[in-house]
Amino acid sequence: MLDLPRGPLRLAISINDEDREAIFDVFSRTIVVGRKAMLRRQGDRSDLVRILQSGMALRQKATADGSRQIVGILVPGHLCDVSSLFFEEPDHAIETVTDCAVAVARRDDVLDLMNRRPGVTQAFLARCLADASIAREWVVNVGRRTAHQRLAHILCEIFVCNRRMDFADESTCTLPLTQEQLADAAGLSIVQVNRTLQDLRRRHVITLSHKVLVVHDWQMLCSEADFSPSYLH
Amino acid sequence: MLDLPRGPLRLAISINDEDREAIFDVFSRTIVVGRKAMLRRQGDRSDLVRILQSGMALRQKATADGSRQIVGILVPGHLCDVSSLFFEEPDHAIETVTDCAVAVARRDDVLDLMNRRPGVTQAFLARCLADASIAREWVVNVGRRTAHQRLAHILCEIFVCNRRMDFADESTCTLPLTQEQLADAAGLSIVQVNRTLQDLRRRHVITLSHKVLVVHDWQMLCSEADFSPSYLH
DNA sequence: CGATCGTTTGAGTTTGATCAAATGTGGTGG
DNA sequence: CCACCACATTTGATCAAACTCAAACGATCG
Repeated sequence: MLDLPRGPLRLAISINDEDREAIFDVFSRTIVVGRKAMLRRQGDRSDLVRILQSGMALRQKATADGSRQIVGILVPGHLCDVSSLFFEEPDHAIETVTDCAVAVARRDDVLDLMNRRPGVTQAFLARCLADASIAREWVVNVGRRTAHQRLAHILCEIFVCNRRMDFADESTCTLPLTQEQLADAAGLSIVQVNRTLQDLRRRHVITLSHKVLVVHDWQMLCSEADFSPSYLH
Repeated sequence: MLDLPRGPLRLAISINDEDREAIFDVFSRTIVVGRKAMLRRQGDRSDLVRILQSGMALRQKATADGSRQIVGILVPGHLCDVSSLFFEEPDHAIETVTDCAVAVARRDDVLDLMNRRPGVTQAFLARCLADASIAREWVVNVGRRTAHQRLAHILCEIFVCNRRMDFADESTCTLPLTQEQLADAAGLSIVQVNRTLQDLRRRHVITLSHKVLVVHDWQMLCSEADFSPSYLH
């Protein structure tokens, strides 16, 4: 981990300028974490609150039999640890996919900030509601959709998130996940993911190689996925 | 729907007495809704915020092919519509299972309350974080667990929720869900649910009939389910 | 006493997981 | 540049789990 000079803070919530400045002041330190690093372990107590500034990270939970389920994708601007404000033990782990820059604050400083500025608390609440909404859509995805739909849906979500952060042009974005990670996000086996992706490529809906996703037919991908972006808020 | 005389408000969040009183004042009206009624439709705009007071309700989402996935269970004290404070269209529907009493407030009154009392906003945030945590556990449940584990896990969650509301004695609680609803919660077919329940009964782990769940072997049920209640917060 | 809703059962099919092995890909150091 | 290694992707074969369909049974209620 390295300290970074501070740039403009990325923040995936809508908020007025004063509150934004106040958040900037509290999240004054930015650190850099390498790829495939555990940003947070399941059950590890910590009094830090963090905001992802660059790179990609995954929320994940382990099961008793040793497998894991990815329960969310973090892109720049997302809050990592609001739950540590109220709960002792985080219910899930966060693992970086790529190198990540992370803005950090102490819990007590954030609580103090929230008491001074109700707008900040409301913004956190709005972001948390969006996260809950996304998690519920993920339940639908793994619970009631076919392998094709699940993967297409995950690709749609990642693509839209990248678009919103200006990390994607008309039809291309980076997708740094391995097929194993896609499998753990979709509740499928690696083999299934591999075959499904091949099928999507064969039908010229997407291409995906070397961590680059190209969407050739966005309409097709969306309808295949049963995707509508409103749940992302 | 009928109006009810107001009793003590049920609230599944920890909060100081003053804030609690303030919430009581805003959620002054209580209505009664019949069973199998749509408390809220997916996409239906509304400026109401509601708190379930008695009965059981389900958060659910419909898929393109007409099936549905239940994404959460509401028990007395749970907030139904915090998201309507910030987002126009609810991302999921809420359907009652039994007759329900619901405390109701207008959105603007709640926003006003939150501006007057930061503690209320924080309590809502804490509750929302718990909801998100539960939703993520549900992703794991449908994504990475077997039919047996999924059902056992859902039974565990409902039982613990009932225990916390004092609606369960040592080993018994009401479980008003049909097998079809259990199937839609577990991401399984009705037939699968039926056979799995039979197996749980045959092995004397539980009995479940006439909407009454008896847990004969809580340890067994928990270990079978890979259940640990910390995610409920 | 039908009618409705929920549960149970059986048979056949599909889906997805597992295992094992081959192939491709990118970096590293000699 | 090449050899090598670690990692990721691809492929085939086999098997278990879960789904679908169809039908019958049972409870509950007006």
